[in-house]
Amino acid sequence: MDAALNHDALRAALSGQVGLFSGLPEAGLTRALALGQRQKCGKGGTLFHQGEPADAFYLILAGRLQVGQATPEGQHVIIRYLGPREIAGCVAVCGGIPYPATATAVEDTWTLTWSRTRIAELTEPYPVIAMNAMRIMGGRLTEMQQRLREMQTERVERRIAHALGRLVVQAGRRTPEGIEIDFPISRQDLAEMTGTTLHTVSRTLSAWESQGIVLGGRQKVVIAQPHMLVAIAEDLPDEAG
Amino acid sequence: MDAALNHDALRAALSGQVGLFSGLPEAGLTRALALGQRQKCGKGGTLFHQGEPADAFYLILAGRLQVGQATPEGQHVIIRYLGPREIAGCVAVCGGIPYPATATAVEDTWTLTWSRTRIAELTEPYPVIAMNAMRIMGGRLTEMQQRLREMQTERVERRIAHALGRLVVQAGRRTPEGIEIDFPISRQDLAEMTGTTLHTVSRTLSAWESQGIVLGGRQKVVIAQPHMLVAIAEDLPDEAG
DNA sequence: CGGAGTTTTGAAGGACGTCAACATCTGTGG
DNA sequence: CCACAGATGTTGACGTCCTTCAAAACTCCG
Repeated sequence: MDAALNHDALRAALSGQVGLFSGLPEAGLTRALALGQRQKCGKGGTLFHQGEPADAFYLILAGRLQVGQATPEGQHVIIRYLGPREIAGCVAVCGGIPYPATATAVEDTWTLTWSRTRIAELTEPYPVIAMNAMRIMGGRLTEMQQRLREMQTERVERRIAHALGRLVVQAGRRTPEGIEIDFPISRQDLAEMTGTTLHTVSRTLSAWESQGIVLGGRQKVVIAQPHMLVAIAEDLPDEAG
Repeated sequence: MDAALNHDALRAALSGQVGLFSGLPEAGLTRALALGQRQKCGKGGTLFHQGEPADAFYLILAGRLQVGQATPEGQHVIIRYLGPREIAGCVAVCGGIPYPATATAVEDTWTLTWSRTRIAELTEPYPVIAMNAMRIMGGRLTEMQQRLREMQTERVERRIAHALGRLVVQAGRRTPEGIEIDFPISRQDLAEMTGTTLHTVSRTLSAWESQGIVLGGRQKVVIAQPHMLVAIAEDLPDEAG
């Protein structure tokens, strides 16, 4: 892992694959790398807490973050997961507001970190970065609107199918048995993503497993028949014979 | 109404009250007014449809817009309402994506409209506008996250209370009987905002009305005891004796 | 092997959706 | 002014999806 984090490899990896930096000239990339600070957050660690003043902005180099909110009553919901080449903290830093959520690492995570002042130094000469940040925020807002619609109109089973579908796109890894979600995720986590209980998630996954759609495991989900999951998510007529 | 829309009145109204233009120098405001086009959308009319390419950006001068999404199955959810001095279409125009939702006028609505090319002409010399747009989008994203959390963790009654609370802040008007939501809103609308049915909304409002918390009416809601509504929304111990 | 965390499964109950019927209001045209 | 249609709101009865409560099995790790 460390080998991948030397300067040249970093530069190659960032060039053209990071949405935040797309369209940025070489000089800008150099500047961004120079201003950013490499940082490690161990599994289970917290990058920032909900309500804290937002003073840093993170680009994930490797690992996985869970972004969640806690309610005053002590309940917890998961807003999204973030993986390599995605950014965290942009809403708060750009808007000048406290972090609206808490980011914790679900695996060892390496980030490139900029303080708020550094961000200003970057976006001033390279406004394309600000435009990219806006595009990213727009995409997330659109996604949140979709999820709100799902929460309001769909039953639990479809919501779980949709959540898994997003995880497949974002963190799917091909294995002989099917597509595996490439980080540890529990039934409780899925419940907090879909607004239900771990019991219902467990029952649903068990039912799917008996149909051969998924394979379960401890903090593990493998989708054996992705098309069936899509059929459930889109509420298509059952394809089973 | 038309009287309020002449150039000088417009200028006075926009100065310092429109989030999008805060911090903008006089010259920029002049430029913005010159580039924008005044437009009227009659009650029930549609400003833009979900899925259309985003080619315009709207600042509401007067009236009220409903922003909603339709599901493939024909269901409808309301994402938010927008009132005077708020902007519509920013996510799509800034992100270069199709409009993610549909905006319809719930009353006669007047807007100042900029095409996408005009927006570029404005933000280039006045990047503060882009910063403001980003702040606005950040605020909306934060709000959507809160609402998603509500949908996942709260019962229907609390969600309705929260929705009404937001409407009070956004469109509340003092009357002798209490605070009235200042545009026509039906039980069905409230149901589509909170992910429930008009029946449950009706039952809930009836119960509140019998406690004197609200006053109902056709497409009308008046909050007689706002503090009681807050108590319900925050799930505080009942204040009734 | 013990213990904590995770997952599974069963049973019971409730919140809320669905179905149904009726009441009320608004606008239109005769 | 009245009749009528259509939209909106109210209320009751019933069903069910899902939560809650409960207990046990499994897995990982020291």
